[in-house]
Amino acid sequence: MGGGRTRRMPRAERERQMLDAAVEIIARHGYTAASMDEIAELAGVSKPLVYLYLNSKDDLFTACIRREAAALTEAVRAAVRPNLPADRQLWDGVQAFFTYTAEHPDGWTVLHLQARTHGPRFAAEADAMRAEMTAFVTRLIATAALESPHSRDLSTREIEGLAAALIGAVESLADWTNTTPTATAAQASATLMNFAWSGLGNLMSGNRWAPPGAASAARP
Amino acid sequence: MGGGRTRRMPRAERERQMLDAAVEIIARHGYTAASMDEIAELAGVSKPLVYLYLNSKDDLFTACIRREAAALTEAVRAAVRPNLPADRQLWDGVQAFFTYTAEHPDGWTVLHLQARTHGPRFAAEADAMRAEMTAFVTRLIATAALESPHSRDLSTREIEGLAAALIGAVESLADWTNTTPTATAAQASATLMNFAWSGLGNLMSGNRWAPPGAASAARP
Amino acid sequence: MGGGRTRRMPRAERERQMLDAAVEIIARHGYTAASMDEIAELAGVSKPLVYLYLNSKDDLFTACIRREAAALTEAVRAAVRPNLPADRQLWDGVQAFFTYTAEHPDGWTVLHLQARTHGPRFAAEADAMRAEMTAFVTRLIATAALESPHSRDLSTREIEGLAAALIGAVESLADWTNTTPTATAAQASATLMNFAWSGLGNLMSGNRWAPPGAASAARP
Amino acid sequence: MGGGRTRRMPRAERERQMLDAAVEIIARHGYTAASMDEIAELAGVSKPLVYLYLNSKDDLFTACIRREAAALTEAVRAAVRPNLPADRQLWDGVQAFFTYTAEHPDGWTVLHLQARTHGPRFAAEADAMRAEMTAFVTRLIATAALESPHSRDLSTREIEGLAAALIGAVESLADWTNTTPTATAAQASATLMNFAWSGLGNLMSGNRWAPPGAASAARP
DNA sequence: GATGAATGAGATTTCATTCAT
DNA sequence: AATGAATGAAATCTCATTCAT
Repeated sequence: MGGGRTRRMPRAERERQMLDAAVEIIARHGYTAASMDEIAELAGVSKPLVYLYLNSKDDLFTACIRREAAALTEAVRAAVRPNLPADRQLWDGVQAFFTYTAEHPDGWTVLHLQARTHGPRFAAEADAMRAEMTAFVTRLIATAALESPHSRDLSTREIEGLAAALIGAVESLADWTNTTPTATAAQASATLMNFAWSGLGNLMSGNRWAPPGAASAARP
Repeated sequence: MGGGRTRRMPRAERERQMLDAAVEIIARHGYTAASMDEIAELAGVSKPLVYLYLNSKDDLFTACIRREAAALTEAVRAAVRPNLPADRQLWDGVQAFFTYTAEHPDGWTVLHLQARTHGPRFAAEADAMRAEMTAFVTRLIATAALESPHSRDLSTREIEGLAAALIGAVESLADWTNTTPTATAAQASATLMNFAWSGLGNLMSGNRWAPPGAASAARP
Repeated sequence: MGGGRTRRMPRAERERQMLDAAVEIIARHGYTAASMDEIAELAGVSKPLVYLYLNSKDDLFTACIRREAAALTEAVRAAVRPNLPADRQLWDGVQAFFTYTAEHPDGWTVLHLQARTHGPRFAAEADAMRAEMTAFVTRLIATAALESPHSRDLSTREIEGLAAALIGAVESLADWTNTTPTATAAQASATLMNFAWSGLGNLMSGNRWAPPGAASAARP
Repeated sequence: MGGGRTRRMPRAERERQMLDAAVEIIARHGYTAASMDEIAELAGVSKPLVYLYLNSKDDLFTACIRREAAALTEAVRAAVRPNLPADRQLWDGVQAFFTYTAEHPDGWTVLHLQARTHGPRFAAEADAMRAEMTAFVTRLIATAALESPHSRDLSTREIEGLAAALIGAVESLADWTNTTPTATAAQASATLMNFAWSGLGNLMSGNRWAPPGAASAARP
């Protein structure tokens, strides 16, 4: 049982396998309910080896959160080009976000739910990523506000709130995409842009936000 | 230890105390990390009494979720008057929501985080409430869409997505309000309405959503 | 739940109900697994009343054993007439025994199994009854031996052993009767007499013990 | 407390020690009253190790029953030679039986009392062994009956009853031997054979069953 | 005579973690 | 580099038993 003697393997690869297993198990059962036994078994190694490499259950969880946060952040960063207009940056960013979370649902669960639910030490790790995302969005809004003569009056506090709302909308749509079988990352992106950029009031008046690839401009 | 002999008490009141204690402890440490010992001690009773009344840790948690969900739902329902226009209903609803969650941060944590993180049985309980909220918002959007000749083309699927985004924005702002010391429920409500109803794009152009009490109309 | 206020009742009758309930529950689940809650509920009274009447779980069990032992002993004693020949006394006794145990299977279980399995204090209670039975059988064998010129050489020790064997055969047949759907007390009695009085060797030679009601020859 | 650090040991041996301890404790205090703490301590290991190897208290008990049943059955089987006459087979079998139970009184208690008293799951395990013994005895009686022209008329049902009686006599004598300080397995065997093969009636007439080693035949 | 409210003590079981090899 | 053997500590849950009314 368990597959006999395990093949020798460079440390980095072994560690990756362990983190993969941990992310999967933690996403499925929750951090506290996940047992080191299960994780070691899924990783195909013995428990002492997990301790040798990752030190403790807490450290293992922290490593998972950091790895997943870095990967998601990187995916978004790679997709955004800072020279383009704010709405285009947002569009590119959320599309990358939805694509990544759809392809890595366990990682997303770990970041979005597990990391925030098991004490401040882990929540802080997840908040670091959330703060980065919020900073990105805040910068976007602030930049756009600067260029828009009518709206200098957006206070910092207000921008912060708007950013929080936007991030929340994105997160919720990521969950929605992962839960709704037929929903795609592209649809989620379009919905998000219409919601965030145009607002429900405008949608009611027939004014949609125009996706970047659209032929004619929706905004002069 | 623990304050001597406990006073006799009718069952209903004792049960309430236990749920209060459970919500507080679970919000603080997370469901799995919360121990029945702690909960009983905070409730001022012995562990066996908790089991006698609530049956098991799982049932206790379920009872917490149900009670908190019912209370929050009720607070929102009581604040909304179905005859008023959609944006007014939304305004009233979110204000009640933010007020309630600000006054019951532990309950909100239990509903928003803990209930969704510890297995499908509890997630289902929380989803029931979320579905109710989503249904309310969906109805609002659909109604507004019907009255708005330009926007019949909103598909059901799209409305669903918009509702998810809106709920996510609300949840995120509730967290933000609870985390940001100086933020108030009223501010959060205003931000939400501007974000959701006007959209960022409009804000940039100086078009804000007008709060209901405002003297002159912001929308002709 | 439980039927509301219970009717007042003379103490003796209440106590009987409690013992009835205890015997049934203990036979079903075993002494240690039987809970005072269950017993009180089946008796239709509250737990404190059980304690008021029977004092403790141990005392309750002891009372059960004594009552059941007395009843079984009495049933056998009433059936045996000391003037008749030994085999006739045995026949009458075992028939009463099998009849009683078939009609009170729970009581038999309590005596035969439960009382002997939960520590010396209870085993002693059950042994008292077993000793009485053994004494009866021993007396029977000794008497018969005295009248039988060829067999004075049966030592006391040997008679003791024979009595133990006979009692064991009776007990086993009682179980067999209770377990085998179509078996009757009469059949068990006949089998026992053939086995014990004639012996297997004689049965092989066609010599059966003749039941008392049989006219003349054992089997034409 | 408990004798310091325990020596490392191959799994099989440790498991045997645990079963030894469990049988002893269970025989002494009864299954339900036996605590895993006690068993682990007597086995000289920590409680978790008991769970690691035997899985649960129920499984541990089952393992005890199976091991003891197998050992007793094996002891009897090894002593019986199927070519010899029926009474000789019986003599050899019961002597092995009494010898074994006298040397393993705890195992006998577990099989005879504990296994039958704590619910059907365990009773079934013990019944399996009892059924094997009964089958052996039944076969013996049936064989003897076939060879004995006078006694073909023994019905299957009757043989079953006789087997039950015989088994009960054996069990009771095993108890008697273990309880009576000066009683030996050989005496018990002789008593059993006289009782079962000759019957009390014959004993009264001076006809004894002749033990196999006896010089001349007791049966013409 | 009878009970609802309450608890001290102890049961089984699980888990993160370490040693010796 | 890797693991089988082992444990301290703590979790959930149950039970016999008693007050106060």
